[in-house]
Amino acid sequence: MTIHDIQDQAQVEYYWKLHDLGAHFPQILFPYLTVFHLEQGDILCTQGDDIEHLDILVHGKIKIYTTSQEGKTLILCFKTPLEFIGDVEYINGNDKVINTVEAVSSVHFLRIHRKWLVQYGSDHVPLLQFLLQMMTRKFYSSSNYSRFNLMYPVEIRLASYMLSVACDEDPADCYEELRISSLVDVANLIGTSYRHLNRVIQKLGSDGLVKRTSEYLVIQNRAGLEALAGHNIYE
Amino acid sequence: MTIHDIQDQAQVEYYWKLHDLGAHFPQILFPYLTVFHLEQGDILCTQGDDIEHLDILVHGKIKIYTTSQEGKTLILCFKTPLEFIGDVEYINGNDKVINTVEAVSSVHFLRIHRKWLVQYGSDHVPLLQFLLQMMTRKFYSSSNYSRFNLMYPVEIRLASYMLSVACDEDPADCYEELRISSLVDVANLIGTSYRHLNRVIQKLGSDGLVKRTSEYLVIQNRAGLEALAGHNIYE
DNA sequence: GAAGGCTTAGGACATATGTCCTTTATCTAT
DNA sequence: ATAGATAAAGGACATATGTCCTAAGCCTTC
Repeated sequence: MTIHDIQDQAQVEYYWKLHDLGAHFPQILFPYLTVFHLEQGDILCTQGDDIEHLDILVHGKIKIYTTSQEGKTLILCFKTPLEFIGDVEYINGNDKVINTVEAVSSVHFLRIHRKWLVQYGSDHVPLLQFLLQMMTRKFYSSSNYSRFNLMYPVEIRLASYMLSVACDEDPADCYEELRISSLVDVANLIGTSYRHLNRVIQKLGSDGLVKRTSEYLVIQNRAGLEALAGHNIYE
Repeated sequence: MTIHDIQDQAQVEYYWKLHDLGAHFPQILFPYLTVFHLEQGDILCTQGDDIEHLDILVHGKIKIYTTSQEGKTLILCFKTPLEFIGDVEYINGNDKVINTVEAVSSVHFLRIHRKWLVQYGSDHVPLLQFLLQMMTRKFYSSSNYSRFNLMYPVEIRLASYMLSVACDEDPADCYEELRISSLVDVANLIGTSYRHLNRVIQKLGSDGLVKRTSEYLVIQNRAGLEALAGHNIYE
């Protein structure tokens, strides 16, 4: 068990109350929670890593993606609080991470070691119900995502992606495309080639929806993009 | 509550024991279970239907698909026992069926009304744990399915589909393609156009993997198809 | 068994996307 | 600032898939 300082303790409590975790977790687990932060672009865990805790996203936005044998990368989803990371592995009794998780903004997590969950949580009805609800939601969105991806072309997926990474509140976050270091990554993330991404960007550019500067890809016409994306799969 | 006859009672008990349901469900729910059968091609429920029970697939194989606004149909998965139908809706508190469920072979279900689940099951730890495990499995396969569909062409999806509908044991079941009344349906089901399906069938035919007769599409070289499909998404 | 009608297969072309390679822009060290 | 090195953008072509329409097959009904 990690001994954490007063400031951390206060943050744990802040988030515990903010998300009403006391309604779902047994109170006895509270002291075993720690808090940690990631900055935009940081990796929480990588496919294949060993995992032995459950992380709870309590602030910020993350994206989850998978990489194939051939090296292709595919976005699975974006998540905002409240969300669990490692719950699938925990429930399946698997100690390897299935997908890679990366911070899209500055994020905060609460973390708890599996052994405490096993010891104090596996018979706890509210927690089981909560996990079940969260998992059901995950399944439901994964299912929607499948449908969207299989039925719509890259142009629409890109529009959706751009809306996802660009936070409404902070205009600075609109310059997301730089954060992932290069457009090659963006292409992989929405499941297409870099070449094709360029074509689609040109198309969106000539339609006045986005603008490409030397450093950034910027949303020019959010309403237009939203109309194009229709339902936004990535959140 | 349905009063069911002795024969049904015996079947419920048979499946209850076969799948060790007593380990997961509270014993008190046993009398509220009924059994029912569907034949190949029968529809269990259609997207948008009202639902107020949980069905448990205890024998046979089903497929689950969704239909878009534009009328396109998309297979989501095939399922074999043990599997729940209506659990997502039950947990989300939604009374409309999300997807359509159709029997691929002769199938048997156990059925229980939600109200008994709520009354006797919502605090039952083994049942909650079981639902959680099943839901996690669902999420996991849905996730795999997304990946597969986004990364592989129709040819491979078709190979996978044919292997899924053709049951190994009974050669008669290999003539699945007729069951769904026309190839148009098959095309919709794997998320492509009828035209393209024809092309791919021709390709598989000239490769000696399948044979098209006037009435059926028959697997000619199962090993070859399996090699092509690689990992079979549809189950 | 022939005319009309319906269904299914396939041709022709368009569009979406991928691959490879060349050109262009950018960067770094000197 | 300049040469070489590196990365990004775009051209050319190939492949996968969709749309539309025609042709071929097969039912009826008389």
